[in-house]
Formats: sequence, C-alpha cells, structure tokens
Amino acid sequence: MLGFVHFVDNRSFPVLISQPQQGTLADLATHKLAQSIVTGELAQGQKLNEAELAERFGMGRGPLREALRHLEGMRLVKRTPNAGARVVILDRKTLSDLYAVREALEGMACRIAASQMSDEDIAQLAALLDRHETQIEKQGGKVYAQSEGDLDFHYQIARGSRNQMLMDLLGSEQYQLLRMCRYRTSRNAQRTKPALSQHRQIVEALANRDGELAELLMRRHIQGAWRSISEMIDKEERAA
Amino acid sequence: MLGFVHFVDNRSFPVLISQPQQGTLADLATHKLAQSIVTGELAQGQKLNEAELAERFGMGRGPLREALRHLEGMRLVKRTPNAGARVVILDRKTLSDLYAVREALEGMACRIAASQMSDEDIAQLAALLDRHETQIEKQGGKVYAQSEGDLDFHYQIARGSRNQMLMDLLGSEQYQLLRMCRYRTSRNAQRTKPALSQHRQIVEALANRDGELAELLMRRHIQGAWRSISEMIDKEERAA
DNA sequence: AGTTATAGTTATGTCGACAAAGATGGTATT
DNA sequence: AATACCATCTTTGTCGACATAACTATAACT
Repeated sequence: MLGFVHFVDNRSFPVLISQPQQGTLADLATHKLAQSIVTGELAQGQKLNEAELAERFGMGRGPLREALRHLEGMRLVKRTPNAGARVVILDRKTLSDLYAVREALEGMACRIAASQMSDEDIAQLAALLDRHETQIEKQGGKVYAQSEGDLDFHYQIARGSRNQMLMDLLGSEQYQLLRMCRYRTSRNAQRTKPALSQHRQIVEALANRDGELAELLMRRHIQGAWRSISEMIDKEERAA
Repeated sequence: MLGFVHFVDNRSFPVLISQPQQGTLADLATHKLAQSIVTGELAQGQKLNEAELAERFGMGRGPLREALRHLEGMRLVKRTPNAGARVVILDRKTLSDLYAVREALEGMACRIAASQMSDEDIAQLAALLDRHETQIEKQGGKVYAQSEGDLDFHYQIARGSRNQMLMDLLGSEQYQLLRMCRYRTSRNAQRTKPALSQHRQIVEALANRDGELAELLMRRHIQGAWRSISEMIDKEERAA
C-alpha cells in the first residue's frame, strides 16, 4: 500500500489548503466549501442548502452533511438544529476577539520558537521574506499574494514552536478565519511594506535567540494589523 | 416560533456537558461519546466501531458518523480515511503542549477579566470558592468533584473575558481534553488545597482590578498544575 | 386592513441497503 | 516451518428514499 502521501512536507500548509482530490468525498466537500467560504464566493451569513450543494459537488447528501459538521467544528459555518447551516458572519466583535487571541498565541509561538527553531529554519524564514520582497516590488498592486505570504510567515513560526496544539489552532482554524478576513479587506490594504519590515525585525530577534523581544515584536505586529483592519471596517460601515 | 431555548444560562457549562436529551441524534451521540471518552469508559487509542456504537445508542450509522466528525474537530478522536476513528491518545507531549497553550490563553483571559468582569461576577466567583471549600472539607476523599469545580472556576474567568472565541477555545475543546486528563490522573491527586488558595489569590487580584497580577497568578497556577500532572505521568510510566 | 389559522411546500433528520476498501485467516508452495 | 497468495469476512463510504419539522403563502376572521 503506497500512494498514501501524508504531507510531511516541510513547507506545506495545513490540512485544507492543498490536496484537492485525495481522500473521501466528505473531505473533498470540506475542502471545496472552505475554499468557497474563505474566498467570499459564498457570502457571509448565506444559507447553505444541502441538496443544492450536494448536486453541485456531484455527491449525495451524506458526505456533504459530514463536511458541514466538520466546518462547524472549524467555526466556518454555524448550524442550528432543524434549520440548516449558514456561513459564519465575521462582525467587528468577532474579528476583535480573533485578533486578541491571535496576539496571545502567536506571541507565545514566537517566544518558544526563538529557542526551538534550528538555524536552518531561521535562515529559511529569512529567505521567505526575501521572496516576498521581490514579489512586492514586481507586482505592486497584487496585495493579496503578499497576504497569503504573510500567513505563510506566521505559520512557519507556529511550526517553529514545536507545539502541535498551537500549530493546529493557528494553522487550521484561525488560519481559515484570517484568510476569510483578508479576502474581504484586501482590496484597499496597503500595509505590505511596514508588515515586511516588522517581519524582518522578528526574524532578527529569532536569530539572536531573543524570545522576549520576538514576542513583543510579534504582538505589536498583530496589534498593528488589527488597527489597520479595524479602520477598514469603519470605512465599510460608514459607506454602508 | 417560541420553544427554542438557547442556553443563555449564566452558570452552565458549554455545549456538551448538559442537555442529554435535546437536539438531533447526532448531537446526542456527540454528547454521549464525549462523555464516554472523557471518563475513560472508552480507553485511549481504542477503535470506534460505527455499527456497534450505532447499535448501542439505538440509531443509524448516519448520525453517528456525523458525531464522529464533530468529535474529530474537537480533537477527541482521530480519523484515518477508510480505517475508522480511534480515541485520541493523550501522551506526555500532547499534554505538555496543551498546558502551555492553556497558560497563555487563561493568562490572557485573567488579564482581560480583571477589567471586564462586574463586581457581581467577582462576588459570585468568590462564593463559588466558598462552596468548593465546604465541599472539600466534607468529603476529603472525593477529589474529582473539586476537579470539576476547578474547571468551573476557570470557565467562569474565561466568560469574564467577554471574548467569545476565548470562551469557545477554553470551554468546548480544551475543556474536554482537560477533563479527560483529570479523570486519568485524579486517583492520586491531592492538590486541591493549594489550588484553592491560589484561586483565592486570583479572585483577590481580580477584585483589585489588577490584571497584570491576575495573569501572573493564573500562569503560575497552571504551571503548578502541570508540574503535578507531569510527576504523576512519570510515576505511571515508571510503574508500567 | 391586520392578524391568525391552516394547508402546502420545502429542507432537514434519519434509516436501510449496496459498493468498495481493509483486515483476517487458511492453504499451498518453496 | 516460514512465507506468499488467495478467498472470505468485516468495516467504512456512499447513495436513495422516507419521516418530520420548519417555512410560506393563502384564506378566513376580527
């Protein structure tokens, strides 16, 4: 029995990003739905009709229901008994809570990573930032790509903590919610330059094995991101 | 449309503890399975046979499969495609990671709660500790009850943070894993007395609105709990 | 006209049966 | 006797159909 690649890939994203074809139908539906929700193809608060989605994905309702249950555990959809499932709504309070939790968890990841990451790991992280920089210079407009790159950076640090629970939390669940938030606000985001510079500072702190400083910088970085997002939400609300 | 009680109860535990009868069969199965896993009735690593469990609960395999998917998202079971689900195994590393994350999250909850909880909330918390104390004195042997009480205390503080994501994280997911750990190690635990005194200190810090101190005390409290658990695991391993 | 009751429609919850993949055990061969 | 192969059996994955609860629209009544 070969042919069961379990993604131990050093740089790959957690569970749901890749692997579009492998596994059971329920897993496939989970992936497709997560993708659709995160990219905004399925609007926030939208009702998710089981029969319709099953038809669209070419499968029965059983696997689809299992996928919905999985997504519910991931906080991407919200179910109410006998009334179906709806895409989660990322209101201001929810996002505020998310960023607060993220600040604590990623700060912790950073502090631990400073003592746990190998020199090679840190070097790779620096190389990742170099790639981001060239990418930014090439395509000034396409902010989104950098956003995904930003998440990549954060995930690598979570991995550096060697704490599986932290990786799961930051990787699979919060990660999706963040991506969702990014897709929604990326149009007018211009924070890539300062973000990159902050990333550089963090890597430097990691290279110096200064966990305290690394945590502090990461917390500030996330606070800054939240301020930026928050202002954007204000504009949205004022426009509406 | 009345008759849809949504559990806004001020003191109730999250999702899975109470409500044994209400909701869909899948929800009921989730609850029963979680209970069985947490109490150790289903051993760690044990294979979960769908047909057998469905029979035992008097339902079809559909709802049961949905329950398994839900539990998977909760990290209480681990599924592998085409090979079924097994109860999660809480090894030393997993627990260590859990307590590290918990320290960060509960520390944060404490800091925020110091500014967010009402005076009444804090008074109720103090009253809760009084009840624990009388309970401890009455039944010196039954440590387990205090353990559940301990979790109750921690959950009330999470609620005090007014951060829904934090409450979910600490309440539904980690909470179950912790209970599981408690059931496993509670036989020879005698840490209720110092734990209670630490709880009292935390409440005092909250009453003084000293978030920094409250966080510090909570972190130490959890570190102490981990040391205690860790020693117990050592003994277990040496015995085996 | 507004509100309530009621019938009809739709969508969710559940079950049983079938298909396919995995595990098991026995037999034959070296 | 040990190993490899094959048949069988178990278990998971999937589908279609039925029951029940929620939603909707129409109509009757105040």
